[in-house]
Amino acid sequence: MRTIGRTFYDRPTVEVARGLLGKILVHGECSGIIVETEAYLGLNDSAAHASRGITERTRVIFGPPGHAYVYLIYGMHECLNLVAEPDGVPGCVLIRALEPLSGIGEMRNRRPGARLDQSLCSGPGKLTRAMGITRAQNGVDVTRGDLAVRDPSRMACIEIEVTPRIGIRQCADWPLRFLIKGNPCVSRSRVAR
DNA sequence: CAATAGATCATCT
DNA sequence: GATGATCTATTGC
Repeated sequence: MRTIGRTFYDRPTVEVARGLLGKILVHGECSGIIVETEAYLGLNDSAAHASRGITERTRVIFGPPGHAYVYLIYGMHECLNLVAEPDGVPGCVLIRALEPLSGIGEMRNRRPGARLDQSLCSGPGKLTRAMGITRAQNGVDVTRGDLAVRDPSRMACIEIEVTPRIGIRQCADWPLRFLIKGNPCVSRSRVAR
C-alpha cells in the first residue's frame, strides 16, 4: 500500500474530495477507509474558514497541498481536513467518516461509548477521537510521516453519492458532500449508532 | 422513532 | 461577547 504523493492534492478541491473516497487514512496502528468527505473552497465559499482570508488559524489552508488542517469545533471536537490546491490557493477537504480497518481495539478504547464498529468513525468529531488525531497534527505533512493517506492495493468499485454539506448555514445548498453510496459507516446514518 | 438541550472554548467581531 | 464544518443523552410522541 503506497502513500499518496503531493500531486494528488495539488488539484481542484472538489476533485481531491472525490478522489479521497476509498483511500486509506492511517495514524499509528489505526486505519480506515475514507467513506465520506466535504469540499471547502476559497473566498467565494462563505461556509469555509478560508473565506475570510489568511489568519493565524487559516494559514495552513492557504499553504502547500498535502498537509493536515485540524481545528477545534464547539469547544470539544476536533475536525481533520486535508489541504488541496497549489501553494497560495485556499481549499481543503473535511474527512467526515471512515470505515475502520485496523487498530479497532484502540479505537474502542478511545470511544467506549460506541456500540458498533461502524459507528466508531461515522462523523468528523468521532473519527479524530477514535484515530487519536488532535490539533497537535495541525499543519503536518500527510505525504510522509505518521499521519498519512494510502492507496489500497485493490480498491472495490464504488458508487459516489453527492449531497449538500452538513451542519452549515452559509452555502447550505452547494453539492459539495461526497460519500460512498450505501456504506453503513457514513455520518448521520440510521444504522450507525 | 424524532427532536432538542447541554457541554465547552478558540476564533473573530 | 457571539458563534460554530459536533456528539451524546434525554425527553417526548
